[in-house]
Amino acid sequence: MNNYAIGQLAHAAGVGIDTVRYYERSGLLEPAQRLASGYRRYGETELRRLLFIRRAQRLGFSLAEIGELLAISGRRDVRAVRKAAQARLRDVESRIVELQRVRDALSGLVAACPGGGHAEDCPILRALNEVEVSV
Amino acid sequence: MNNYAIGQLAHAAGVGIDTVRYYERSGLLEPAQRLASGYRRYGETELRRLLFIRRAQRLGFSLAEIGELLAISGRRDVRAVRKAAQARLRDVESRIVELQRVRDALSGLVAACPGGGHAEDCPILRALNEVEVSV
DNA sequence: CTTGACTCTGGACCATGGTCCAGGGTGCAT
DNA sequence: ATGCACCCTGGACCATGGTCCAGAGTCAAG
Repeated sequence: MNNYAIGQLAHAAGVGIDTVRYYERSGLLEPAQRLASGYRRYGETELRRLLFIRRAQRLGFSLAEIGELLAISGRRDVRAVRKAAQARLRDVESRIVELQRVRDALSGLVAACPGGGHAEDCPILRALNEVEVSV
Repeated sequence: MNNYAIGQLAHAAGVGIDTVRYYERSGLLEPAQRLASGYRRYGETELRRLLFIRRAQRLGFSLAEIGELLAISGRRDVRAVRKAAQARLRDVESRIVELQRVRDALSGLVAACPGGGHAEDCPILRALNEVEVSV
């Protein structure tokens, strides 16, 4: 049942051993068991939880948020989970909009830049020095 | 010409005094002048530069990246500026794509979530617990 | 029963981007 | 000329998310 030593668990999830211990310190992942020697033993449940943590991180959740998510999901509170996901979604969407503005500003500048000649003719330099670079 | 004491500059840009000094330590923003007393004095140029730093930061550039941009633009090397802007552009574009993937994953989950009922019916919880959430 | 790989703990260290503090010195208005 | 707000420096401290280390103990194969 508890098949994994910490190194095996870490390997299976593609993280470092210290990262696993760090998550434990952070209250996110307890070993299923401890041997008399103090060695940690983990099972499939813990592996799934670890993978969950990594996935949620890739979605942009902080470890603190992930802790909350895990607590919520432990309570099996579907509404709270949905609300958390919606908040994340709003966040991601506004970051996308911001970055799109940057991209448009940058690509406009690059397109207009002659790529040589006088600094005065370079719209990128001008944009950096005038306040108007609207991003 | 050099109208701003550090507190006034900070206020004008909406940042803390310590932040201004931190940028100076980081090599991003030198005062235009120092009084005999050691007091920093800034002018419009520095205010513009500070505002630029903040804008670039909001766009997701690190202070190190901002420093590079400023250095390049200070050399008035049009080609290098253009190259840097192109690199930033590629960077921004790939960040957008990444975030769009995250957004799609999240919005799919939120849309499919009933918002109540059993945890087993909540796709968000399922996605986080099964391996399939592809981001 | 030895050897080599693994694991334990506690704590230090890293980068990033600040934020705060002590113990002074300064600038300016009254 | 005095009071008060402001500024100086150097260094400590914060959160985040790890990463590494020493010195000791353990596990398992041969």
